[in-house]
Amino acid sequence: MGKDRKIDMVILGLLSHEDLTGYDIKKQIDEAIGFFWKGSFGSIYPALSDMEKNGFIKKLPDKNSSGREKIKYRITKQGKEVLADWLKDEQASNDLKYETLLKLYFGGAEKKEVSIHNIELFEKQIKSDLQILKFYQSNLEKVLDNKEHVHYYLTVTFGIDTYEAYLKWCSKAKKLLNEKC
Amino acid sequence: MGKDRKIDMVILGLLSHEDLTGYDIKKQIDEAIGFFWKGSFGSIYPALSDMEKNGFIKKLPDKNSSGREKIKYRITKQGKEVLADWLKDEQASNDLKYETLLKLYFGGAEKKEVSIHNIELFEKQIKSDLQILKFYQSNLEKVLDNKEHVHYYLTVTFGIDTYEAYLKWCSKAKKLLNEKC
DNA sequence: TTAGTATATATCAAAACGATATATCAAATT
DNA sequence: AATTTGATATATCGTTTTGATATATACTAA
Repeated sequence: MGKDRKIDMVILGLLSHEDLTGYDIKKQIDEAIGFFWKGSFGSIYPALSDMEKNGFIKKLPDKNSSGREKIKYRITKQGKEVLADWLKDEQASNDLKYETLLKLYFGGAEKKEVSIHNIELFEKQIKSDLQILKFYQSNLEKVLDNKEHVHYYLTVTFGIDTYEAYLKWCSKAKKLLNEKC
Repeated sequence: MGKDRKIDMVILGLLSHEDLTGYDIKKQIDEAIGFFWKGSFGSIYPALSDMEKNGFIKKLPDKNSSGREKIKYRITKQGKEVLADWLKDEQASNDLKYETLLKLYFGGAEKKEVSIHNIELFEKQIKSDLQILKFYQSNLEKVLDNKEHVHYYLTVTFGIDTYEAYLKWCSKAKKLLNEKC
């Protein structure tokens, strides 16, 4: 029955613990799960509209009586079932698209400085993102008695562990390029 | 000028050291760069057709006189310029979509066994992929005098380093779920 | 021989991206 | 007081990409 659109699961997941507008959803995707997931307005708004028709979520009457339009959504019982089914489904696709690695893979014909520079740009970005992740981690460490927080904490440590591995690799990679090329 | 389609760069990169058919390109994407990039036939064939019209690649006359259709492509001088421009362009987007982490992030409402099982499925896949990467690494280690092989080697070590970090995280994550949930 | 797998091209609906348009609101600047 | 900037908020559109399917030949192993 379910069309298995990934953005639907992201939205249902976020709505499962808080009522949110489309804009809120975009912010949470960028901030809370941005280091392992991406989502754009162009997929969020159509998904909200479709899921509302399917009864997985419902619109909440706007209390901001002002002319300003603002639509908060709440997950329904049916929506919670869809989310639970997806969580229990063994299927999971983990897709990465690393343009930095693509450029490195194809960079053998260029001067080594080009590849080294591309690695340094990557390194800079990762260092900056790592700071944010460590900040999240320090906040979550204090509230590990809460089950949901344990789950958030685990995704953050995934980010930190992999980003630290990236940084070590960046040093090794630059060194090897300088030695061998 | 250039529409900056990522699949175009992948194809040009692969064609820059070998003439290939669309099918060959798909195989190389899956095998050589599959651990950090994905690409489907549905994007490859249209891209080949467009780039041939734009003069970035050209069709090679089929020598397999049989009725069987088979089109090999070769990169042109113009295509090499497009590839070089992209390599020197600082812009690079590194996008990941980890459904496993998504399920973990939203898994706080389910029983811990669901999350642990999802981690174990991920762990199994990573262990299997890691074997393949280590095989690639051992082959590339012997030919590091070649500049292009150094570049291939670096992407493979990236995969190995990050996959090993993933595995360490899997153990930690399962342990924490058992302790705290 | 025949079933299954690999090779090979191509297309299509659906999903997602990325950019843009529109508009309100709050805060900072002039 | 007026203006500009940046954040909030919804929505749409062309393009890209996915994932599935269709079609057909070649090779290989039971």
